[in-house]
Amino acid sequence: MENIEMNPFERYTTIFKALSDLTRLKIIWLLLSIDSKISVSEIIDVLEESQYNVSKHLKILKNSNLIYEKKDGKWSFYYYLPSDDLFNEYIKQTVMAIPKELMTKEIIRCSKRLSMRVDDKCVIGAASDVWAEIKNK
Amino acid sequence: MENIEMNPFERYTTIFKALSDLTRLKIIWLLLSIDSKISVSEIIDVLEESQYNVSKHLKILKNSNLIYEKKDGKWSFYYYLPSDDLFNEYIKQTVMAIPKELMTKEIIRCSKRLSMRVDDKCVIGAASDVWAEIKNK
DNA sequence: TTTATATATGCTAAATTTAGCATATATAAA
DNA sequence: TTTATATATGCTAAATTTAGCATATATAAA
Repeated sequence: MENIEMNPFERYTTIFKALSDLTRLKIIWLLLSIDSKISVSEIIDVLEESQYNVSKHLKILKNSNLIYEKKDGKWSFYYYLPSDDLFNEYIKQTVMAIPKELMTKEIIRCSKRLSMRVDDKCVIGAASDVWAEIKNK
Repeated sequence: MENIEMNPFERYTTIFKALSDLTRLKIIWLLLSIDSKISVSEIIDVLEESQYNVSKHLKILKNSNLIYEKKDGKWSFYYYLPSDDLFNEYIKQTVMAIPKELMTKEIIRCSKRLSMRVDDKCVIGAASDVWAEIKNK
């Protein structure tokens, strides 16, 4: 359904378009930086974006084939997977060339948020107020 | 005027957005592939796009700071210039990873069109019908 | 000077994208 | 089974992008 691409160039413009939005670029940057899968709730808390926005942008990124999704019960985890495609690897390299300093706040929040996992599993949803207590400490 | 960027991330999203259009991606691919400046007329003939479209897309690419413009009389030449910025260089590498096969037609047309220069200067405009005679030979 | 030519740009309508809301869906917990 | 929770998605209005047209601008040629 999602692979009715008329023009072979579309694969490339679709990827560039996926990266042309601030929220999506931050999401991709995060996924490339951490070494694990991350849940929608965690992304919401790290980026301080609304649930609908995060879900929708994740879908666009997924449709560009840059990231993958894995469901686990009621949770959805998203992650980057190294590709044997040269273009995709260069895209990764390019995104990672964005200075880390621009993501300082998000990096801190992310490590805080991921440290709240129990047995390496996300257990706190975005609706929970446990995070609200802790995030600014 | 063009540098009132609020968010430092905008520089990156602007570049990705510039590359998210088929015509612009082809233009950039061309500029990266050839080693010389190329006139608007030549781009029009190589890509078979309308003059307004080419001019407008060139402006968007120029505003993303990926390419430069140099006027010479009534002609405008556009070109890529290697940058000491890592991100821009990775962008170049990424765009060049797009398979040459997708640009076969354009490559042939481009070399034909550039060979019509006299003393290395573009002398034939897009309105001229000299090119129309030759392009399909 | 007038005319031809190369390029840029203002305007418009159609298409696309976006954020935000409300609500649907799916699963786990009670 | 009912309820709570995590995530996805349909709908809408506002914003943005796009192609296409017409026209403006700038320069060279006549």
